[in-house]
Amino acid sequence: MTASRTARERVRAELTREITGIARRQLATEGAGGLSLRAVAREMGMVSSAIYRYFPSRDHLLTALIVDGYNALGEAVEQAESACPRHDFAGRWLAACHAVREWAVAHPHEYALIYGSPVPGYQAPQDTIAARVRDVAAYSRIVCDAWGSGAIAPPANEGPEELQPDAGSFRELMPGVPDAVIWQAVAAWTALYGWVNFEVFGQFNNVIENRRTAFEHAMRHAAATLGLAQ
Amino acid sequence: MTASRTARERVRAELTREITGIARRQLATEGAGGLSLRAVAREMGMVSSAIYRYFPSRDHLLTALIVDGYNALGEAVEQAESACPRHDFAGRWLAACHAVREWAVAHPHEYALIYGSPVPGYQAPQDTIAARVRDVAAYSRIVCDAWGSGAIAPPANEGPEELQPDAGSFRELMPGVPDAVIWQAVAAWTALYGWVNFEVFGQFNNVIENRRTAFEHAMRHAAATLGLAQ
DNA sequence: TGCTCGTCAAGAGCGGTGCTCTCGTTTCTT
DNA sequence: AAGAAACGAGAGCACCGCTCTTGACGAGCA
Repeated sequence: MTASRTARERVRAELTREITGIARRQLATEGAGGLSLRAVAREMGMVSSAIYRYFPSRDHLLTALIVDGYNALGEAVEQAESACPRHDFAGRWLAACHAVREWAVAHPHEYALIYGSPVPGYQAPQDTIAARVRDVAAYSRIVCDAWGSGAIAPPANEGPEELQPDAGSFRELMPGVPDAVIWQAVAAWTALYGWVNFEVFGQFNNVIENRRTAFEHAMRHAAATLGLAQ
Repeated sequence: MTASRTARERVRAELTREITGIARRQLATEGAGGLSLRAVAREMGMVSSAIYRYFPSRDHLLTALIVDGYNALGEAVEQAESACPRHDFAGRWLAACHAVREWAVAHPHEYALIYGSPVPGYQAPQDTIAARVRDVAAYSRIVCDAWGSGAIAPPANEGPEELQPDAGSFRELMPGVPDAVIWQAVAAWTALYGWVNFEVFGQFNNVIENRRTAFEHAMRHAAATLGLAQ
């Protein structure tokens, strides 16, 4: 009975997918600021106002691209990490690091959309937060597994006590892990994205050429200070 | 003889300063994408085309703001760091960290301009690179001083040898410091800006509230792994 | 003192943008 | 078959960066 209905909705879904596809290509070449509804419409042979049948505003189209970006990055990390032996925690961490770096270098504008300067006036809707933590959840799983199997030495001090409320969000991602290890994991997390930000945003231009090696060195360093053996 | 000429140039300099001032205010409220030459002209009571007497394009105005931002950030770091006792290396590092964080939080859009996603189509002119390294030079001085006075323990290994060419730019900033320490300093540097990026770009929203304390904890951690005592 | 020439603000205009509204047409539902 | 919903096209609004021309003003020179 819904065959006819799905026929209509199928062409709608098809056009929606085509719009996001063209928009993603434009995003890759022009950047977020250069994403133009009119240009997308022109490339589709439509008139600009017709796009609004599918996306009520430019921001909604941008949101779709952001969610896609979160999922693509999260999936890249999950896939790389899950391909490693479960008990090679340092290897899983390094694989995840290389995955995010390579994805970011390959899709700099999409990366900028999700980890760069927020686009002015844009407010992330609530349904993006599910996809946004996929990568963080992957790192957390590594730390959680490593701690659970005793691969991380218990730290000497417990970390600042006034930070105990702030560790809440991370405790849900890493149940059973003490706060001191959580903060070391956060440090590794910020070190990872700090490096990738620098590289993608051009701070290493004419400074570091052998970036993959330097990155791996830095991430090994981060893993070592986190306490991941090897 | 040039009194009249300087009179002419003085009003020109005055207007130029007024334009950048208004542009900076617009930048602070609207972000880089919302910086509009027409709006600046409107606020000055001029017609838009008159602005082009002073800045040949929107990008040139943006460049002026970027250079100002580099200098403001660099000056904040230099000032905070130089107020500490010369041999309190960890204190100097922490002071520099807090300076950059506080400046970035106070001027998020200007920070985004210089350390966030590059604005599409914009190419930084050559004369900005002098101002851009002011902050990095300040950190490098701390590490250099600390190494020179023996406050940093010589590291066990020398770092990857295939990275030796890439350390060149940093060796100029930290003469006499071995490569292994250089790469640890780079790691601390990326950790610093990784954190600030996360905080300014909203990744810590609804996650970490007591940000100053958490930041200081992370930067102490970074200093410790760098080898700065205390 | 009068003239020339460079500097300047103003205005009109071009092509572009996001977005809204209306108007026929098509397609699905009942 | 009739009504309702979805759809594409088009015109139009206010804004943008940028260019070109025009006329006024003021400094330097004869």
